[in-house]
Amino acid sequence: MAKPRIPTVKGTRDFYPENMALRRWLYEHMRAVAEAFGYQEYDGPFLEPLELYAAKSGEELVKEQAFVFPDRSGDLITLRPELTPSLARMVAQRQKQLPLPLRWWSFGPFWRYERPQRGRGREFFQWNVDMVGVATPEGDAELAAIGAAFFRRVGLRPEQVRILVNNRRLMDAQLEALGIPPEQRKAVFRLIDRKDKMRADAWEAYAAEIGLSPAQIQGLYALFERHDLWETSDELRRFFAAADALGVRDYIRYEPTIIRGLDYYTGTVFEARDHEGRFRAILGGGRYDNLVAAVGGEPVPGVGFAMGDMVITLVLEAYGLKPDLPQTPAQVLVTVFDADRLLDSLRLAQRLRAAGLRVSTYPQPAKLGKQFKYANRMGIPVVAVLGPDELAQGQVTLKHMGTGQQVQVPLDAAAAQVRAWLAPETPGGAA
RNA sequence: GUGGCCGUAGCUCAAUCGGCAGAGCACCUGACUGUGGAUCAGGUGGUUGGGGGUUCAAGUCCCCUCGGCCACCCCA
Repeated sequence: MAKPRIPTVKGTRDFYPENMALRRWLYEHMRAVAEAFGYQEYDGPFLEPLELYAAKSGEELVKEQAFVFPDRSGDLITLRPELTPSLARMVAQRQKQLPLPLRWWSFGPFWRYERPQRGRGREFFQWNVDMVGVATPEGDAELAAIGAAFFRRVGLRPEQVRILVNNRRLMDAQLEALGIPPEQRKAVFRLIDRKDKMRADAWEAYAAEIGLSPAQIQGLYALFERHDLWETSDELRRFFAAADALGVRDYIRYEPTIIRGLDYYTGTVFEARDHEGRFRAILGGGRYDNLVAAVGGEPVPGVGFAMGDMVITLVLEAYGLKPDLPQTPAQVLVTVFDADRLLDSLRLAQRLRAAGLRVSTYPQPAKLGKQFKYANRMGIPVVAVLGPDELAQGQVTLKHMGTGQQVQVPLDAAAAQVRAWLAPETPGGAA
């Protein structure tokens, strides 16, 4: 039985119907939230020239984390590892004609050549939401509010997930005050980013290694305790006031150690974490004010975030919020009594479909028990039986699998009966 | 790319010192010739991830490889 199988490519996933249902569920919530804020759906190519990323992204990304291959002419093609460069190009190409600010969102596959682990694969789906053409803290807050609105919509409460916020300009000023020169800041940002990922002694050794004095290290520690630091930043005060007005203040917290790894963030940065810190970042984003310029356009400010499908799924699972989705769209299974009555069953199924129901038939004659069992396994709520007795009277027997209730009705009353049974749970069943 | 842990039936796992590969669940059949879930009985199912080595004998020990998980790295 166990034939030699061709395995999936490392780090990729098969989407069986139940997985596909969840992916679609995520997509529908993302769409609903993005559209509630007036964002338009868009997408870029999955294949891009290597140069698109070489132009702006870090060396590491392109050289070690992207799937790159030559096409038949020898040009180097990349499976997109992120969407932002494509967005930047799309904006730059139509910079003069696009109405700013533009608000765009997307959900699609991305690839990174990484070592797969829990919550991280080589092929994953990512929700991207960006606002381009606005450089205000209120714009930043809108993006954070979209993330928060998604959490609220799927049932994640502020005690469970938080969006942690900081601001790079604020941190820059603080580092300045500690006497850390500009050329050292990038390394120090990196150091701060690793604060919670390293043991204290290793972290301090690393800090000393990049040239920080003991006094400066103590200064950083003091900084990390300053959860009120945002009050000294005009940008963040406006950010939090806007978050308050948008009704998501409870999801958002100032966190001085949030800095984000990416070099191109220029102002506010944020990421969402589960409260217990069991999982990696659920979403991450921030303000990038020079992005479009890097692919040849005039500088346009932007702010956005991305959320991968894998971590959010783990988080939903952990909090018991992963939905139980119907296994099958079918509302009715029409059984096949025997070979002579097969066509009668097909006719009934078609009649029910014409009445707007979603109907599948058992594909061949079989013992009724087996067919009922199939309906049970597939989660089909209503079973129709069309045997000699029913056919002789122009009727059909309907059974509701949930309650066990069973009635015999005229053929032309069947659809109404099914609808009456299903009405409370699927009001939109009709076409 | 570096280091560590782990791969046994469809799933979850067991198998003593290296000594006949097992259980539960699932699946199929029957008890039940027009009705699912429950119960009972029986049955199918394995190159122990793959390859090589040591040995009279390997799920077990050694090497390689593939995959999963964890920590680095990174997280666009």
